[in-house]
Amino acid sequence: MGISERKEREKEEMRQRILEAALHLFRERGFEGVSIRNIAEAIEYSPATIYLYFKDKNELFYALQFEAMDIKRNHLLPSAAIEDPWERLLDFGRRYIDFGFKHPDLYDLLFIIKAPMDALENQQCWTLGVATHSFFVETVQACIDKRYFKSTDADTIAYTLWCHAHGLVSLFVRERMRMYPPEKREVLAWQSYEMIIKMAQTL
Amino acid sequence: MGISERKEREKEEMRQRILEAALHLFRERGFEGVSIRNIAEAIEYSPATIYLYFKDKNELFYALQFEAMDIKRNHLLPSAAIEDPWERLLDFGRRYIDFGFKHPDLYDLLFIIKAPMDALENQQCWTLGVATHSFFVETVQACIDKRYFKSTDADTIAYTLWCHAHGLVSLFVRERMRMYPPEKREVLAWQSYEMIIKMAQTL
Amino acid sequence: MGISERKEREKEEMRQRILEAALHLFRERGFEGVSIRNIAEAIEYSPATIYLYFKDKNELFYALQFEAMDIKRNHLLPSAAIEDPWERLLDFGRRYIDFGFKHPDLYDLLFIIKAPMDALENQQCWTLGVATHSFFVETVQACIDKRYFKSTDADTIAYTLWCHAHGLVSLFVRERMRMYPPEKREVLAWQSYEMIIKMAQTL
Amino acid sequence: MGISERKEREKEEMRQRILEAALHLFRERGFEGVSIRNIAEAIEYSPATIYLYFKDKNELFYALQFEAMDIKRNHLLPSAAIEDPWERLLDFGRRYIDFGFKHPDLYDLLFIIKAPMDALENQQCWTLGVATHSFFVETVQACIDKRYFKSTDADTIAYTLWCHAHGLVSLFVRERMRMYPPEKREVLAWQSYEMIIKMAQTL
DNA sequence: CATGAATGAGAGTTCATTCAT
DNA sequence: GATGAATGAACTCTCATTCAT
Repeated sequence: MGISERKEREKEEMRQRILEAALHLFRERGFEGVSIRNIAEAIEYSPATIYLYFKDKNELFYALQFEAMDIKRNHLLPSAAIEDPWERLLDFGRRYIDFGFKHPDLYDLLFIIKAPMDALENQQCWTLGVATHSFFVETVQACIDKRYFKSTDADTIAYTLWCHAHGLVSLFVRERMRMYPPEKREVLAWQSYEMIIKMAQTL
Repeated sequence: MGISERKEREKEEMRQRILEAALHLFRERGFEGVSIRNIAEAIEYSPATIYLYFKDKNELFYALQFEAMDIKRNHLLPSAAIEDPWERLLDFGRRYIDFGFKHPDLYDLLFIIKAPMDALENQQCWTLGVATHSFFVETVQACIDKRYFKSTDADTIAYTLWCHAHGLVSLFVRERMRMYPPEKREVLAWQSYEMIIKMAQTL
Repeated sequence: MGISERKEREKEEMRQRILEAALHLFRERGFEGVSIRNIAEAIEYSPATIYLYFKDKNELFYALQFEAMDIKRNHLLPSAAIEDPWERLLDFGRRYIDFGFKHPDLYDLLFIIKAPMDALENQQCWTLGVATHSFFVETVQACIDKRYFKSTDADTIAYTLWCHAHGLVSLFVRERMRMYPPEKREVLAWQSYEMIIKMAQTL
Repeated sequence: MGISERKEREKEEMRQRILEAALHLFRERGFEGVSIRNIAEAIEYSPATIYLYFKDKNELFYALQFEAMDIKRNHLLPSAAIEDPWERLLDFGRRYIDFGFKHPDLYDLLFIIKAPMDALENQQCWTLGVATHSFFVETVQACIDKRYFKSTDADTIAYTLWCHAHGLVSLFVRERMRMYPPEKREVLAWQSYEMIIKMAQTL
């Protein structure tokens, strides 16, 4: 029993090692720019070995996206426990942006990278994503119900906040904040978050 | 002298033909999907010819970025003529988003793509970009001066609006709006723009 | 002793299972289309297991050829019981062709495939083959003795009939009968067999 | 003019060099057994070069088949000039077999090799083939008309003779005449041809 | 006995790039 | 100025095979 357990563990560890290596590379060079060979080299295994753990490049990518989605979910999860919808919304946004700054690789993978998102195969991943999105919209709706917003269009409010947060993170992740000195960048981002929250309050 | 002038002119025309073809192609097939061969075929020249006008694929890429920047500038330019800063701001934002929807690949090229932006070679391009950004911030400042905003932090206001617009366009460009039905996507985007403007007004 | 006997028996059974699976597969997908992996999957063992029973793919191939030869022998065997040499000859030819139509891949394996027939390893197989051939020639000789043929050159008669039958089957097996409509092919083959028999009679 | 002509010639020569190398290899190792790399090595060029002359492996193969068909046609052509259908038939058969013995590679390629014969792409080739076949059947018909055969079934007669000749050549080409001493093989073949002709006469 | 894990070699194919002409 | 010919390097992926366990 101990043996098969250990083997299972080792197998899982190997999968993880591949995923990690792939993650770095995908982030650095984009989906098309990464080759199975690159990944194999990075972990010092032969290319063929990758295929023992993942059917093909796509499946590897999907697994990665799924993982990223999972990590993100866990990052945001604590928000769900907050009762007051407005506080929940604030915390959620903060955590979303924080996730982006702490895991630019993963954020990139989930929300920016251009890749075969034929979706079907990746259903699990996007099921999770859609669920999170729904949770977000529901929180906005709860805020509306409690009159935190004057507007009653939950969809548009949620989308607007998302646009801001996504823009904020992705300008950072894809290094389009050159005109701001490096040390100011994160500060500015959080100021902006506060600003949009204040703006939203008066909505 | 007339001869060398003509030659220069012809050379420039050829460069333009290449860039146009490249732009066209890569609008259709995405950046990674275009090869030097493709471009050569499109203009009915041999691949080798491309190299007479551009040192390598990177340089072509930089030139393309510059081109994109120029197109974008022209797309936004009319705003500059509007006297009232608030109206100018509104129009500018509208045009920025409109540019993103009309030229998703150029937008991608300018604001999303991860590529050897070793900058040096691309200075011209980013000079233009920084100029546009400054113009934007100045407009915000003008709005502040005319008390269109209560807040006086032009940088943060500008950045916040930019985040929203960029997030909005890039979610669209990189196809992260799957949870909304296709026909609703653009509508939602414009609603969101109106919303953030309204929000900003009360700032 | 009983134990080692049982082990031997089990080993032989496994060998058979592998051969059967290989035969089955390669009947379906042609010889080149089958990989050790395929075979292993079919018998639900690991690829490595195959190598416990066969040194390499070649040896498996040889065993398969032997198997095919055996099947063919059994297919033709009933002829041997026919007393009258002419009737025996007729039946033999009919069975030879029938074998080709019923087991095109085995026929291919035996009489068409180009493969490392370095022979040595495959002696057993060809011993069988030569025996069958001899039996055929002897039958022709018996027909000569009984004046079924005017010609007395048993070798040439046998070879001529074999050429016809082999050509007939192999044009079919290797799909060179395109100019005849599919449903006519087998009919034509049997008509041709009748014709050559009639021709031979007058020889 | 001289230059472009020379270039054309050189290009054609290169094509020929590739085809020749490929021919040998295909014959020795079968379609599946030959790789573009092999061919490239044989002519001491890089694999990519092959693709300048042939779209892919299939097209190379088709070109080869077409060539083979052409050579065969020329080999058989002189027969067409013979007026008397019976003499023409005899000569045609002799030439067919002779072609097989003289160009086993080509015969193999045309009538034995298993390969993607998706036909469509190879129309030209098989147009030629079918034409030759028709010519053969017509000659048989002419013999019937002139009472060289008692049977009036031109199709079956033609097919029967073809089976014999094809079997004869392909047993030789694919080395299935091991039971006959090497020096007897060709002799036996021609004896067999004479025999079937004699048989056919009495048909 | 059986296998999971691993791999070197090689498949077909495409690409950016060079260079003699 | 333009190009046809060529190529090295890279791509994804499969295969036969080995070996420690």
